Amino acid sequence: MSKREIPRKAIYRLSIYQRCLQRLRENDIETVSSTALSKAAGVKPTQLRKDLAYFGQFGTRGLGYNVASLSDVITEVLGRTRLQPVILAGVGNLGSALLRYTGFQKEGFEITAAFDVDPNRVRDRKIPVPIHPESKMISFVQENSVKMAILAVPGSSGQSVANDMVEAGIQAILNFSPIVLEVPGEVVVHNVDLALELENLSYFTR
Amino acid sequence: MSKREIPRKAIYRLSIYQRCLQRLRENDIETVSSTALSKAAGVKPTQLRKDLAYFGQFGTRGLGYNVASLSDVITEVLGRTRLQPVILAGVGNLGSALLRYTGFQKEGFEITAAFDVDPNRVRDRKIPVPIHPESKMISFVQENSVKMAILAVPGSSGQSVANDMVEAGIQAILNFSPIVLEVPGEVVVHNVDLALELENLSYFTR
DNA sequence: ATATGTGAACGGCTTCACAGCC
DNA sequence: GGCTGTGAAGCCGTTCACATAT
Repeated sequence: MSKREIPRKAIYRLSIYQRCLQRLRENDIETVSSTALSKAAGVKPTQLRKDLAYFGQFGTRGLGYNVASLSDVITEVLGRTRLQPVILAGVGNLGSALLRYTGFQKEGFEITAAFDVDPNRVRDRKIPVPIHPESKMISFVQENSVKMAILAVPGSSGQSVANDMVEAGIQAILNFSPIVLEVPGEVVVHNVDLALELENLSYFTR
Repeated sequence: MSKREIPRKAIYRLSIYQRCLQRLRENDIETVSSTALSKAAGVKPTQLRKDLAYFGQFGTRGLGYNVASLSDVITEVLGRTRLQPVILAGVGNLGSALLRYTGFQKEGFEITAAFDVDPNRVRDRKIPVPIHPESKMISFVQENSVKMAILAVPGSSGQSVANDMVEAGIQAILNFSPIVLEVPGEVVVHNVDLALELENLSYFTR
């Protein structure tokens, strides 16, 4: 069963399930049914079971799922068993906030280095990560075998920085720049476009 | 043709088209074909035409679309003709960055007020928006008929703040809290879960 | 009795093919 | 010839119904 034939949305939901399972684990709950877990995750029970079925059978009929072992399975599937290093390019407003954001560490990621055209630009709060000049990015990525990157530069330089990332060997980019990135097919890009999300939401207000 | 039968994804893409059109406008380009515009937006030409077809016929066969008038049509459809006021709850790392983020103004939104449990908390840079105590949120929303809100509080207080938003009359929430919000069906929630996005991306690195 | 696993039906979005118009 | 508009076909993900296991 190849990776490519599993729906992206299913993969995304695995992360949601994972988070719910962690909360159950903290509360020392050992077993959970697809109905209960799916409700916590905001999806339908059948969908949860279908999602898990892409990877195997992990439940016990009549009983449900073992919280700990299901969590381990998902961790394994998502490839987060060992911490993935991540770099960030563009230490402006948003980039700074992302560097200080504690949610990443909590989920097992560490932003190991940041890059900016002006590493010495005045920034207010202490940022817990070294900021290097952008020209050092390619060599850093190669020397440390970094596979994931966060792109938080202005739209005007987004494509060129992304090109550098690809050249250096980055395989997945979380893109906050408000542009459509062109990258080779083997590089995965997820776009988080804040202004677009707002604009889109406004459609749903009467 | 009711709003509900138009795919959400199509609405989302309208925002992308809009942004591309603005760039064309700035460059004084008067006409654009579906092929050219769709390429800039990262979609297929047929999809662009289908998306527009939900709302009417705006092109000229053999020629293409008038950039200015198509842009106006999309603006009208998205309901962004007049500036939509937006409030933000939770002025922490991420909330502060969002308040300073210039991308929103550029797309025609203004965050008119921010709310936090501790409005006097030490924050580094000058934030260009008044920060009120969270207890004032409901009355502010009602008095100013605010319809959109950004939720950037920690997960632990996310649901209760969302409840206040709903009670006050907020119709659309852009949710940055890492939780599944429960809201009435008529309230639209879009989730932006940064840690989840990273975790999800890691699946695509070999 | 209760809950999972899954083939089949369903629904919705995307793509195709081509008719219609400039 | 070039490009839009659109019914039809295709595809993919979700939901259903129920067989299966404890």
